[in-house]
Amino acid sequence: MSSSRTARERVRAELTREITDVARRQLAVEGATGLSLRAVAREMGMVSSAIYRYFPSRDDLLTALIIDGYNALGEAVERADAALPREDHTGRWLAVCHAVRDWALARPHEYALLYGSPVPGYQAPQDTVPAAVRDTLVYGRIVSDALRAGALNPPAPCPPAPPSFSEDAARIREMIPGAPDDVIVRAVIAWTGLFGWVSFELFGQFNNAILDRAAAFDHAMRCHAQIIGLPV
Amino acid sequence: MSSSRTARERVRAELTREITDVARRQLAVEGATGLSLRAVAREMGMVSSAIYRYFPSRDDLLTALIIDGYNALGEAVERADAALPREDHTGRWLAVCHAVRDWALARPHEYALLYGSPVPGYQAPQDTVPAAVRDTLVYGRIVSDALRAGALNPPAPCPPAPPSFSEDAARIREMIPGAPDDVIVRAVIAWTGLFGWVSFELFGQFNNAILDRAAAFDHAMRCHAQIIGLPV
DNA sequence: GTCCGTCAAGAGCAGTGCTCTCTTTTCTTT
DNA sequence: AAAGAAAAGAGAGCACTGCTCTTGACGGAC
Repeated sequence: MSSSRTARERVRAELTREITDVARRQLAVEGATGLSLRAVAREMGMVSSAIYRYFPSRDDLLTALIIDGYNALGEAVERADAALPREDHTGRWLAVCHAVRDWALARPHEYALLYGSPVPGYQAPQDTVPAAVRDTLVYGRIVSDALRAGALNPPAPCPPAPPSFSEDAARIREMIPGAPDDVIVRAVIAWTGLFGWVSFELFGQFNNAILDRAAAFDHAMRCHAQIIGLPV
Repeated sequence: MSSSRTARERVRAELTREITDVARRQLAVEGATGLSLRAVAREMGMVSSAIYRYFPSRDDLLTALIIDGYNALGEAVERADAALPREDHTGRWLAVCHAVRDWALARPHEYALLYGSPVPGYQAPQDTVPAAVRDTLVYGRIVSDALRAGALNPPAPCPPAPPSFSEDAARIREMIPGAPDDVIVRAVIAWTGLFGWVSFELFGQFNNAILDRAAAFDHAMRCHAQIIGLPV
């Protein structure tokens, strides 16, 4: 019967989840390079080689943690976005910004795993892509909604985009249908600006320079909203 | 005599430099976590314990590499800036942007060491600070020059900054004397935008999205110039 | 009841950062 | 120039890592 097979598979799934949980806790303390399969096994009362029944290599465990991380961040962003009325585009943008920052501050090592330097010798498999774009999709929807509602009034037009940009713009336009090049590039600038800011803050680049990080962040993201063309 | 002491100190300095050189080459290939003291020693025909006469720990070697990296990047930025007439503020900004990106693309692992996730368990000592701000000082001079020349015309005023921002703004104003809060926050936004963009590109966040990276980067940095208020 | 696939356990390999001791080299002082 | 002090190299060793291989036990399928 399949229920018996399911019995085994169930305990397997349970153990797999427990391994990632323990690994995530270790990740939070030691960071990615400090994540040790043997330590995970030790904490679970297993012998180290048993872990390899569940994850063929350390990199595979990392991949699982990365996918989980992207999903957790994406979910936080989705929740923050959904908590506001759809027509409050500026509020949604700011909520997304703070969701990203709060999530990153609460789990700096996990954020570093997603948006910091890639682990050398490791390259993310294609499975991570769907999870990785969840937050970006939310962002695209906000800009898209604002554009459709006519709420997008950039202060001054960008300099003209080079012709070679049109292909990339078309790819991004799938998320923001009907957006002119000007809106597209502003959207990308704000998005990279958000993560650039969070990374600077988390990775210590603001040390000795910006101390009231929360205030500066909020202000900067409001400015970004204005740059996109959202009402402020 | 002091020349004899210098003889020993000279060979010591030479060896120290050779160690960092070999380490930098390894860093370029394997990345920070793959940097191995034993491998460095092997390549130099030394025994591993001898390295510890020059660097008390792996972290100290990393610190030396970080300082060297900041200096190399700072020098590249300074050169790019100095190659243009002082009153060409927009050109200088674009030159700095491209210098940063070119430097990062040529040495991705070194860039990751400076601006990526910090090595866990390692915290940069205060010695790195002077080297770390060389590029920022160049940038501050450009904005400062533009401001003094009256060439800074932001398209629309930012939303008002919160009162708690004034302290941080004052700290940054030391680099850009006389700048109003509005200019300060725009300057920080552009700076984080530059590094956020380069990090996104280098760390794989633009995969499947932006393919003609050079064109998109140049365009985005021109937009940033306009956002700062520089003529485009 | 046998049989086969799954799993835990343990030993072992090659590698790591780092510390200790011992010897050799180099510089300084008498 | 000889003796003493300081610095540098060599090598063994500790505790740790990821990963592989073999061995033995358990459990569901025919």
